[in-house]
Amino acid sequence: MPRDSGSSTTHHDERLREILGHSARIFAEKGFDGASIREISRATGMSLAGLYYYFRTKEELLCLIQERCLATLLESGRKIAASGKTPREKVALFVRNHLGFFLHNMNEMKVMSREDTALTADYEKRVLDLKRLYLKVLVDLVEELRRHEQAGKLNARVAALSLFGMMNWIYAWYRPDRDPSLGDLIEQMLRIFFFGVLDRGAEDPVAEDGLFECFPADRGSFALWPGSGGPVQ
Amino acid sequence: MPRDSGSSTTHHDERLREILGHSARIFAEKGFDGASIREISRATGMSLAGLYYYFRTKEELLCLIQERCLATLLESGRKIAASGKTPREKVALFVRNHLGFFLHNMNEMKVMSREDTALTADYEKRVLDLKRLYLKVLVDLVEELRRHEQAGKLNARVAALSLFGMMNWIYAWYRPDRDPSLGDLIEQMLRIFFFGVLDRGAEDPVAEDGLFECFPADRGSFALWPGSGGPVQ
DNA sequence: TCAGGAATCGAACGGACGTTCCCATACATA
DNA sequence: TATGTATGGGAACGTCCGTTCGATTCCTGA
Repeated sequence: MPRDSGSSTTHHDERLREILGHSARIFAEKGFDGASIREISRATGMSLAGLYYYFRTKEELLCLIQERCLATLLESGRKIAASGKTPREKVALFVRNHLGFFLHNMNEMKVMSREDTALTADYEKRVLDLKRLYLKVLVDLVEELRRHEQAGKLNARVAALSLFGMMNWIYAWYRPDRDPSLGDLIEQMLRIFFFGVLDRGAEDPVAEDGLFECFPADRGSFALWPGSGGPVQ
Repeated sequence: MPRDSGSSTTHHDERLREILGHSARIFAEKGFDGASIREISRATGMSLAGLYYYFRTKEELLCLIQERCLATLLESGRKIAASGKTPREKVALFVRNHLGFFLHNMNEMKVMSREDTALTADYEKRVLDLKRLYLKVLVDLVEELRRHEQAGKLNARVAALSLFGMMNWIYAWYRPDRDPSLGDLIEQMLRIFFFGVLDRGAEDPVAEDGLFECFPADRGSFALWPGSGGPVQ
């Protein structure tokens, strides 16, 4: 059994991170049930039994991937909610943060979007609780926005989930060589969410100085905005 | 081998439809790879070998489910595009049609949204071609809308795919007992897409007389609008 | 130098899977 | 009533799966 003491933990954590990275890629490619531990074994260069030193079951492996993403997102989301900005700025920051993380951790987020019923019992509850908390952050922000801007009879839950839908669907279609850059994509989605496609004005969703850095992400840190990030793999 | 002649075809088609319905439900619950032919056998009350009279492989089964949905959606989408309405009305009708079909065929659409990489080779191509055609209908409608309403620097592809994201994400969160009715949900998404959440006006997305009936859907026909449809299973 | 935990491996187990072989029945038509 | 096709089933085949067992190697600290 692994212990958490001193420098050995560093090696252990680093190895686990490697395993989670390969696993996320394979889960994203073939789906959780379609992927096999043997493929992960091949990708990581470790034996089957060697892998099981780092997790108890395949399900826990999936749970770890999702938990790490959600913990990062939840923490940065809460930072944004607690910042002193205007509601509109906060929603914009939330979107930029979520999409930036999504596009830089496409495999993990694809897995999280698709494998929402693969977990059971305890693992399911752990992930579901985080998802609910993360959703609540955005719902509260939208509700705050509604009150602050006297937006009409808006259902904050529907609006928040529509926004998540827009963002979380990206994995199914985004191709860096054909579609707008990360930065442009984010701004276009923000514009649709705030003003709709029929907006004719030139008003910017939020002032440019609303940049925010709430990473490191799961795979190394990066400044989300501006700069449109590094190459999306 | 099955032949297509006379009244025996009716029985054959009806049986196949039953099998596809049960399969879609099981695929939606457990995912394509997580579901087994034996479960479908149990659900339909047929033997393993008996099932294989109706399809060649499990993959073909998934392909049939997706093809049938997409054929229905594509046909109704093209009818809408060819109608003499205004661009705004046509987009609204497209959304109502897609969402109405989605919510009345939740299992099939959930399968279509999630299992986008489960098919290979020929099956993949057949479904992908239909998907591309269906997407093109909406992209063209949005482009038409952009020109007609002088909407700003809108990327029609990004807008159309954002809209699809909103709609296709519903399966992950919609609960009839907690969320708005089908009709309200459709109108709220339409409002967000057209005017954004910051819209303060009371303008309706389109006139109410823009109703359109483009079903029957896969499981019996229904009038999509108005009436908010039957109970969502 | 060496004890002991950390990390890893080869090999196997039991089970579930998609698929097929071969045979039985139902039924329409001649 | 005979006959061929449509429709269905029992039982098995070969394969791959998640997981585990027992043993080995690596590495740190005293």
